[in-house]
Amino acid sequence: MEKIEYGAEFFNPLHTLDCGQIFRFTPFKDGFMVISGEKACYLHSDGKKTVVECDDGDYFYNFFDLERDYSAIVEKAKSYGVPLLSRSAEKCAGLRLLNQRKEEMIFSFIISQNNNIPRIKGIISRICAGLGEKREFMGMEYFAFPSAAALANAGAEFFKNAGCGYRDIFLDETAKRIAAEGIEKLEKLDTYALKKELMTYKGIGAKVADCISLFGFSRRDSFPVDVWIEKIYKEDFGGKLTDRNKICDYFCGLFKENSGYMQQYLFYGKRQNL
DNA sequence: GCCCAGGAGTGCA
DNA sequence: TGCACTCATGGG
Repeated sequence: MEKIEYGAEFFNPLHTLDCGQIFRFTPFKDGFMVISGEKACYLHSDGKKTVVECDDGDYFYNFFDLERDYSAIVEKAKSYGVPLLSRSAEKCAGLRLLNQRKEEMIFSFIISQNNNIPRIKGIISRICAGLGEKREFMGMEYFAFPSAAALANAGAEFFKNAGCGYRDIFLDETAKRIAAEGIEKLEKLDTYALKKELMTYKGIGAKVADCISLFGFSRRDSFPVDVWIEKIYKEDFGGKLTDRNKICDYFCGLFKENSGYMQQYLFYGKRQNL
């Protein structure tokens, strides 16, 4: 078992897990069990130090983005003079952007469309239990995220039964395509081209593509625009645009390479009523 | 019964 | 290109 310790000021488990970027975590002992792909870790904090316990320290060091200095990002957030953003960055300074698995993000965010977070978590959990390899960590059983091949062989009916609703065919088609083509060619694309290419998959539109780009491909110049961001745009930025694509362009132009971080502060802060 | 949820595909002008 | 309509499902 490996153990990583990090100052809690810029690594808060709850804020990092609860901000909508990840769907596979559960309360465990004094913290959380966090699952990514086929790997698991135990994440907990005493308010001074945050600790990651796992079998693959290198993986989770990168997963939790621990190489990056978040004090600079928090300061950047406060520099825009937007009250919501300043408050959120101040109170959620321990929110870190995760570097997650690409395929897992693709399927997870297809499920997320027109859906709510508790239900998304349930659906993903059932898909993993049905198709993922069974594993164990610290005495707890969990399931790996299924391979594209397993997802492709499951059939649309499986996704329907998992509670996906009308998204069943999107998942089935995307799984078959990824099982056949792989996703290697996506990795070479710049952020704009990546978004366009992701949108050629069934069930992936602009917002879902931006989430996959941000959380799965670590493209921090992405800024997903959903119903909450629309609300923030109107209420906290005094914006007049209604087209989501134009709202996205507005924020990307404002925040540039820090768009993704700012988006999470705004999204989480608004939802937490900060 | 209604409305909403980290929206996207389709058809038609 | 723009825009209305529709798409399962569960919770409030």
